[in-house]
Amino acid sequence: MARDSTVKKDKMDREAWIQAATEVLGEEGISGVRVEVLAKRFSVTKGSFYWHFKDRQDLLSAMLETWREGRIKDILKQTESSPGQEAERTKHVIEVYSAAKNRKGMQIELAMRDWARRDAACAAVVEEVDRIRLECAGKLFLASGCSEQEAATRSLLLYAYVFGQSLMSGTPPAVDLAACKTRIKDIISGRSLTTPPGL
Amino acid sequence: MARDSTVKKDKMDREAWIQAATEVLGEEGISGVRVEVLAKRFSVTKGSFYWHFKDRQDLLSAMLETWREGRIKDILKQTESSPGQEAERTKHVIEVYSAAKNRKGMQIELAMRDWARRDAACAAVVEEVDRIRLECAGKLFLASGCSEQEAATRSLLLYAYVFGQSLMSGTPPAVDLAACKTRIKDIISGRSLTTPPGL
DNA sequence: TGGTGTGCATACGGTACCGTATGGTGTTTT
DNA sequence: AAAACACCATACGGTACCGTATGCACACCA
Repeated sequence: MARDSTVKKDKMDREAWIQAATEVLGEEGISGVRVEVLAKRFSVTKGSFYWHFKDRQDLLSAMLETWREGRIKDILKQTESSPGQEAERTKHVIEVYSAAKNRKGMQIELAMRDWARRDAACAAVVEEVDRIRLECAGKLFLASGCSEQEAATRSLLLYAYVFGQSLMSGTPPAVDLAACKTRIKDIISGRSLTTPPGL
Repeated sequence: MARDSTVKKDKMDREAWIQAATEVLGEEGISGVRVEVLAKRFSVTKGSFYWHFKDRQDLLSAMLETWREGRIKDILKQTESSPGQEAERTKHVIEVYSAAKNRKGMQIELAMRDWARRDAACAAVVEEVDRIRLECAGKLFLASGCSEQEAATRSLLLYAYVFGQSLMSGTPPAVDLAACKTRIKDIISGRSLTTPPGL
């Protein structure tokens, strides 16, 4: 059995190093992605690492590129829809993203954004991914009947809320967290809260 | 002139170390808060540090406690309101927080949350702060005429959006960012988007 | 069956930290 | 003025990394 969720068969090839390092990124942050630590975790030595990579930065760049491609491929897949099905797709997308079912993926997402705050190359990748996500989600909202402005607003609100929510997980529910979340999904879909007279 | 925004007069006392270290936390993340690095930055040696602190963990604990007190004091101040002024206060709070005017404070906030993902003590502090913030904001919404459920929903949405938005800053505006933000503030206040027929 | 290349282990020097021990200097106390 | 103390510098041993150099085993190929 592999000592990690990463399949450690025989070869520790380039892709395996990248995938494994990305998992560590999610768990420990970018400062935890160290070659000797990774090597120990996979029961090999640095000799293997420096065979596949020029240096640590080479790994980091590869991780960035792999993540970028994966995220773009994912959003394109999630938001592609056949004509007439846009509203269903939109609801599905809201459901999937606000559920935050993929814990590991979200951990990586957050670690990437923290990394991006101090690394220009990472920031560029995150920005590109965000831009494409907002574009794709915006198109879907647009196809569901929103105006351009509303589509952009909902997309931004959706993603900001999803990321922000994951930053606050761990906080005990105020009244009824599940009910709040359902309500917020409705809001992003367009159903409003009741506006009190004063507001 | 001081070599930092921190006033480096004569004494590098405990409070000065904590404040300075917290700034570094915002800039570099918790892994950047290292005693020799801090010492060099403030033009003293480790001798000073280890006179004021038992070890690095002692500093980290103190930073946590200082941040916790400051955040709680701040939210209490922001959300206290005289009777009849709740609606005004609420709008003001939404305005202040969604504006994210305090860049340095937000950087520290994000660094804290990243730290909390790997440190139980930090996670506990962040959870407590979040809980109090949600309570305070909830009370304000409640006093402005919301139901209990709506107050909780709006508070959660407000904070999640604010943190999420700050995670996405750097992304170029889709259509008109400022317009989107204004719209989102309206949504949190209760004014709805138009619901397209299909959604 | 010697040769060639792949994939990793071992060994080394170097840097950046942590924490301790100890010394020195200025200020306050008696 | 001498003792006591606050505050910091210097010096040291130890660990955890990075990156390089080199050796070694195994596969494949002629």
